[in-house]
Amino acid sequence: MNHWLLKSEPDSFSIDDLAKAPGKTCAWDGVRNFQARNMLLDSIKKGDLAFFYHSSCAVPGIAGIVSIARGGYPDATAFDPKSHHYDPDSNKDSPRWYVVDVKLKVRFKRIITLDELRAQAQTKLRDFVLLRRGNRLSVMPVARKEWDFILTLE
DNA sequence: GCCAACGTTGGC
DNA sequence: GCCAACGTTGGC
Repeated sequence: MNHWLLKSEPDSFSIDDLAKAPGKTCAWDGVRNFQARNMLLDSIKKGDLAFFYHSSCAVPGIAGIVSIARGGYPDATAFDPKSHHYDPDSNKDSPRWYVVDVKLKVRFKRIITLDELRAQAQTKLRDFVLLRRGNRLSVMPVARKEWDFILTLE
C-alpha cells in the first residue's frame, strides 16, 4: 500500500464537500497535468491512502485522509463540453485524463498547516515533495516515514 | 529538438 | 492582485 497527497482548492471542492457526498465517495476529477495523470493511471491503487490537501486558500494545509476506493479510470468531465475541465483532445476511445475514486476516511479536527509542515523542511520532511521549491503537482507521493511523521502533528 | 510565448498554479 | 515557477504549445 502506498501513500499520496491530493490537492484541491476548497472553494471548488473541500473535505466538507466530500463528507456530504453519497457514501462519502467522489471521483477526483479535473487533473490536467500529465505527471499527475500518470500517477492516477498507473501508480495509485485501490486501498492506498492519501492526504486531502487544501490549496489556494486562507489556511493551506492537510485537512484529512481519504482512501482510494477505485483505481484509475477515464475522467468523464474531459468529454463534457459544458465542463470547466472539458478537453477536446480527449475522447472515449482514447481518453487523455483519468480519475480515481476517493472515500473520506478521517476529517482532521484542525488543518495541519503548510507552515507547520514547512517548519520540518530541514529535518523530518527534508524530502517531502510538497515542500520542494516551485512544486505545483496536484498529485504526489508521500513516503511512509513522512506519512507517519505528519500524523503525529495532528 | 529548441525556445519564446503563453497559461496555470499557488502562496502571499 | 501580484508574481515566481513551472508546464504546454507551436513556430521554426
